[in-house]
Amino acid sequence: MIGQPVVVGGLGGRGVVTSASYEVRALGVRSGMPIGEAQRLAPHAIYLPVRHGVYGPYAARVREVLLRYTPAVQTASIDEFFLDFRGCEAYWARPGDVDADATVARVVAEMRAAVGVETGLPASVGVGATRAIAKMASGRAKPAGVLFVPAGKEAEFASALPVRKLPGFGAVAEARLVHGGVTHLGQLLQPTDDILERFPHEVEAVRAAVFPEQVPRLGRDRPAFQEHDPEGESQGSMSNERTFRDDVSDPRVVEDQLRALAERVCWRARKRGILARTVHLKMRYADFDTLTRSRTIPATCVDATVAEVALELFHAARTRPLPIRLLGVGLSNLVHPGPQLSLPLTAHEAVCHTVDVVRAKYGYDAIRRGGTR
DNA sequence: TCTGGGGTCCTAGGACCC
DNA sequence: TCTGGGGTCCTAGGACCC
Repeated sequence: MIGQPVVVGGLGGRGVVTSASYEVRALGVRSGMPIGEAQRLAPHAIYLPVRHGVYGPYAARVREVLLRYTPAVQTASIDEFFLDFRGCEAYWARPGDVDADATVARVVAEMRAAVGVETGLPASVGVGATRAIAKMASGRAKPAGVLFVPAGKEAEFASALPVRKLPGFGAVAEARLVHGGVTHLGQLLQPTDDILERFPHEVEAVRAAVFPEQVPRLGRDRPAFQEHDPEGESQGSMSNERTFRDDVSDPRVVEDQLRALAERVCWRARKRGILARTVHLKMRYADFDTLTRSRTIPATCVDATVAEVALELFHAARTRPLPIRLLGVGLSNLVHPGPQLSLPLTAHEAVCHTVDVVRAKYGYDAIRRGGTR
């Protein structure tokens, strides 16, 4: 597939682009774009479905390689890592290196080569004094390059970039800023009195992201980028949602779908050995109007209990006669149960346990609850 | 062209408590 | 009568990220 125009995304009629190769991006295809639009822009591209579960193991192997270079590896997402190299320069220094920067440059080259050899994946690297600088630098380095922002050059580097490039400035912030005449980060780094007055928070955000003075050590600070947590050790919430191929009006179908979603998310919770205190419902009408409701209850991971709450929330929230486009059921306020007293199981818990045993052996779809189609 | 699914974090108001 | 001050929890919505 290397060198080919490839689009990966949900192919079910209402899917969006998850990822697109550079050949297709050149035609204007972007991730998040409806597949239909991508097909209009790139009719001859190769369209592939998302293969859930295939990418995670690659990320784990990349991480193993990176850990050989520094113990401080922060997993930011399935395809992104932050490495804190402070304190490692002396360990990696070699006689040929003229200074610490030379050491870092040489080690980065070695690291990229190792990732390539051991996983077959290309990698882009950005080097800088803060995570935001490093991330923006790696963005500029794509595809498969390296960009080094030397100490003291952070503001100069960032100033030339459009505001949207700063991690944390999304579409809404961009629109506000551009509407106010601010198009590049430099305007926030050296603000006029007028800009400072109109965008004080944005000015502060850019300064905090770009200037290294108060960069705390990785791992101790609140991450500017959420740590991706493949094992779910410290996960704060979990949810399952589904957009229907055709909007649904039949209340029996809606209820079935809610039960199926509750069943799936509870199964995930039980696999992690956690209970949830708060149940969330998400619904989206045919016109895209989206609502969320939640209720806090005694901690549970029993499908029937969560489904019951979800159904109640749904019926209370559904005030419009429109068909439903999306439903979701989520759990939060997750707690690890204390030392298990061996109390007798309720009937619901016993059913959950039996279903889990079958699924552990034969997969999720091996067994289905009565009433969920 | 017609808008996925999985998350995190932040804000803001109201309830409730001392 | 004309109404504190602070803290925590709950709920809803929204921005943002990949």
